[in-house]
Amino acid sequence: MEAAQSPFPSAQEKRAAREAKRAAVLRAAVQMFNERGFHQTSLDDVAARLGISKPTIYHYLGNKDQVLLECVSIGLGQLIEAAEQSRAREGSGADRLIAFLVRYAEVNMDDFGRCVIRTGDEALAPESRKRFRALKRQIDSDMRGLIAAAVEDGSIPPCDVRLMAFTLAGALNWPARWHDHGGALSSEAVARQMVDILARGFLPR
Amino acid sequence: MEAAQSPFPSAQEKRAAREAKRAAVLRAAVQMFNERGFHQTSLDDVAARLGISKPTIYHYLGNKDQVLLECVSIGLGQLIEAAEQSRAREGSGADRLIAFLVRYAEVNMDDFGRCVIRTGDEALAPESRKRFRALKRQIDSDMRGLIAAAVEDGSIPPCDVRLMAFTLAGALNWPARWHDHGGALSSEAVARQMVDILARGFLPR
DNA sequence: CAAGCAATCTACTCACGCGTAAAATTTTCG
DNA sequence: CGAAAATTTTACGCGTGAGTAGATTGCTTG
Repeated sequence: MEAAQSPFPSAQEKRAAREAKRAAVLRAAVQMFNERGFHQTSLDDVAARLGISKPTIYHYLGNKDQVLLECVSIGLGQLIEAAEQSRAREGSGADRLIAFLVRYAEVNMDDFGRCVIRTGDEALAPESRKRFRALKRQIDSDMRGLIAAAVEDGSIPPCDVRLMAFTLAGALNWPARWHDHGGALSSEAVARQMVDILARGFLPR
Repeated sequence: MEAAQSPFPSAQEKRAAREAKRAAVLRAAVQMFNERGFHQTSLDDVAARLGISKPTIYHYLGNKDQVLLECVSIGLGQLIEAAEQSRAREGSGADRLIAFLVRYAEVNMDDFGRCVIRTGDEALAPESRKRFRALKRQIDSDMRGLIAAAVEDGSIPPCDVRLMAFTLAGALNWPARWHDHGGALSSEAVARQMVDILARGFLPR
């Protein structure tokens, strides 16, 4: 614990405190969604886990649909960020692609990333679903772009980009279902080894 | 329509008719589960689609949990059957593995197979969940067995069997989420092309 | 100090959907 | 035919969980 600040929080601190509470709600919610599933988790459950009451959640997030949308948006945001960082990297197209894939896999084993994979579109209300799908299209497009760029610069042989993207994404999505954070393999190790297996398939011989 | 049988059905025909009705309920249910999601599909919806009433469904299947369990059991049954047939096949271990993978992917794009992938364990009641998990463990074990056999007979190089199985399964599960039966690519084509991509990764160079 | 705003709670409403009771209809068969 | 078994329906009970109303407390600020 830090030394006591002034007991009179600034507007900045005020906003930060509010943001922290909002984040705490999302964290608790996403963990419970991942454990029990979205429909098996009531907002009363989430509130109880945090030692607060349900209306408090409604104070920070409009409704359950919003909670879920926020969770998957965070996860997808991390993936989109990973794509940006990979594109900015130096090296061949294949290098950038591989760096992205490793990070992609890691995110999918994290709380918010797992939620993205485990959440079916149907769980969201129509408007939220549109947003969810748009974000997913975005990372799909990013992945295809990275693959195409690697083909372009000759660091991997030509292939059906669309199907390659689906294959790679599918393989690296799946740990969201089985990987156990308490298990023997760290998510980093799993990510790296799976990408190794996949890279053997698309790198030139 | 066939010419009229005797209007007095035999006990055999009786049982078959009942079985056909039961199957029709499951077919309708699984399709709606895949379209809208399990929790967004009420048994009243399913009944309406069939032009019957909800208690009729309860007459053929005990409850909603049973309906879902039956659906995923059918899908998993098809996968287990595929494993058996592949093992009985001639050729190298790699040949048998590839044949299995193609069939595995195809099943996962079919009604019941898709349901297996899209259904999270949490959706099922505790007892059904156990059964579901046991069946999934079974095909996982089958897949690992086929990989190990291929390594054994030297038709593919050594690898981490567990992680290879997860990688292959993940990639070939994913079409359950995106493949559209109305789309340009048939499920057979998708299966074959994805397995080609993956096989480049594990076959010897 | 009083008005106002933020945060939180208790206590409710309300719809939905699972599952069932019990009756009606049809089929089977002695 | 008439009794019993199978099939299917109408009509309901009932729990659960999303979302809300309104009160309470405490802090901020004119």
